Amino acid sequence: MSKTFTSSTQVGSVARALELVEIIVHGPSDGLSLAEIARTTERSKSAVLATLRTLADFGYIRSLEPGPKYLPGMMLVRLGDLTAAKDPLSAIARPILTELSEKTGLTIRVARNAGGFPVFIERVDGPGVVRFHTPLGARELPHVSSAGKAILAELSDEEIRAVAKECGLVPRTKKTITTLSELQVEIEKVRRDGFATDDEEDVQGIFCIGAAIFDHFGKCIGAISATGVHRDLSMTQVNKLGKLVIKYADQITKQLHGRKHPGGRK
Amino acid sequence: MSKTFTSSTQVGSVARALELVEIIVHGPSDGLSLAEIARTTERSKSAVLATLRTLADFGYIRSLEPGPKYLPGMMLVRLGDLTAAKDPLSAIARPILTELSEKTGLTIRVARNAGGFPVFIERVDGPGVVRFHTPLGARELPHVSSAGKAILAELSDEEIRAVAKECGLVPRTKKTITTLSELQVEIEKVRRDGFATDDEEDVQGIFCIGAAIFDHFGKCIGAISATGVHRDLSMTQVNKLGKLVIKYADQITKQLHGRKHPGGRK
DNA sequence: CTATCCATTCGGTATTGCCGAACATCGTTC
DNA sequence: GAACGATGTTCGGCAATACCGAATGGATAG
Repeated sequence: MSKTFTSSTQVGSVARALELVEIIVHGPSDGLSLAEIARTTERSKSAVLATLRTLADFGYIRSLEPGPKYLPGMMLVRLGDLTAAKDPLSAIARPILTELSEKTGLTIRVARNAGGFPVFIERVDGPGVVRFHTPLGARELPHVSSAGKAILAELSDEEIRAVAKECGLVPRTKKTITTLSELQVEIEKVRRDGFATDDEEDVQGIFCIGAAIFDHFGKCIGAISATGVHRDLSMTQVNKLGKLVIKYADQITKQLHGRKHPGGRK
Repeated sequence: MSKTFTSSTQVGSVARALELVEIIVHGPSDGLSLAEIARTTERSKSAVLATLRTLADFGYIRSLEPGPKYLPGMMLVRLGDLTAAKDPLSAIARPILTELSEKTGLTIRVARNAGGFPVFIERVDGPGVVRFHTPLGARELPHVSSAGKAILAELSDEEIRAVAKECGLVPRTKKTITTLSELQVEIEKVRRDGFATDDEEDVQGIFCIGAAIFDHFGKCIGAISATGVHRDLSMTQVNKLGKLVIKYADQITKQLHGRKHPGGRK
């Protein structure tokens, strides 16, 4: 949270304003008051007020009278939607995700490969009462997500080591892979099967199955993943589901005019 | 677009930064260069650069080397997703929209009532190859959208006049309602049927059917709408579809502990 | 009624965001 | 190959302006 400033020139007041946005977005659902925000940021109320007004004018936040309490604004939804729509991967993937979601009843997402880390940019929910958060736009951990493993499996062993070092292989559940050797064994399995799994390694009771997407150079640019609750899944289904996820991932690759492993792997 | 400054105190540098975000989000999909941005904003390159760096540090934009070209960043997707997820209407509506989408094969959205104008906050796409933009987070025109009409039908005649004056009843297609008397006739029809239609009044070839959502005071807080291509629809289906949309809207109302028209309309 | 919280307004000050010039680099053109 | 125009980048200096703190008015609680 505390700003570790980079050396290059920045605009302080803008940075402070964006911090306010983050605080409000992560704040309680009934909003934050000016005094609360000023306290947590350790700045004067007048300065915070002026910034909040500017953010509100642009729709980044909205002020709820009386109080007023400040809440995230609709402009954030709009910008996020436009950003996702502008991404060709997202645009191409959406109808395919929808189809896979209908076929499996699971929540399907597509992630971009961001330096070995998956960043999910689009989601299609499956039917059913059970809902869980499958956030978009965040850089997720590569070693606990099926999309992350699917991406890792397309990197060189050296690159995998670098990513593992960067994310630290932090544990999330008892089943999380926390050592490099374990991860390497797992990646080998992913390379054999063509799809990756996350068996309660990120969240207890949740499983995922993912497969990679490629561009026309054969480079892995992302992955899709199917998410569901663990008890709905039998082991015999895993392979079938894996094959299905691969098929739909390949469909996206094809529409991107991409190709898998030109000239064979390695 | 041009800055019509409000009287109250603002933070200029923040406002300028947010203008940059908007320019980049609306810019071409291969990004904008520093020089281009500096020119369109009529500011010095050095000032723009410092602001861009700050925005990039927060992930609002990303710089694509070489060039560098500036593109919308993933943080916008994340903030939009978090904002939508925080809205209880969106959270409750999502599984219901998914079900309705599967049942009808159409794209379903839910809008909040923002002063008589619909602001869509969530979308679930139907299957099928045909895709069209159904943007989120923007305040849409009330007189050309089914969700807008569904909301208008729950306002008093005086309020309808005020909203009509505010939006100007601007035409979008040849079928757009552009006079207040026509609108009032249409609204009466909506009140009789319980659902609203948009028959190519916003976009040629596109139809929508919408129905209102209520809170526990009986106040209309929003609406859902189903969108599809016009040729897939026969007139006999309209009533059936209308009834279905009402049913699912009522389901959302129920889960919000809301109620329709306490003590009868008016 | 007093006390305490709140949001908001208003000057004054110095912080800092802005400009413009200068430099480095690339690609074109002659 | 040299000269040009475009770019992105750095840096010093000035003045705009973003910040603070005190003061006001209102609301709520004790």
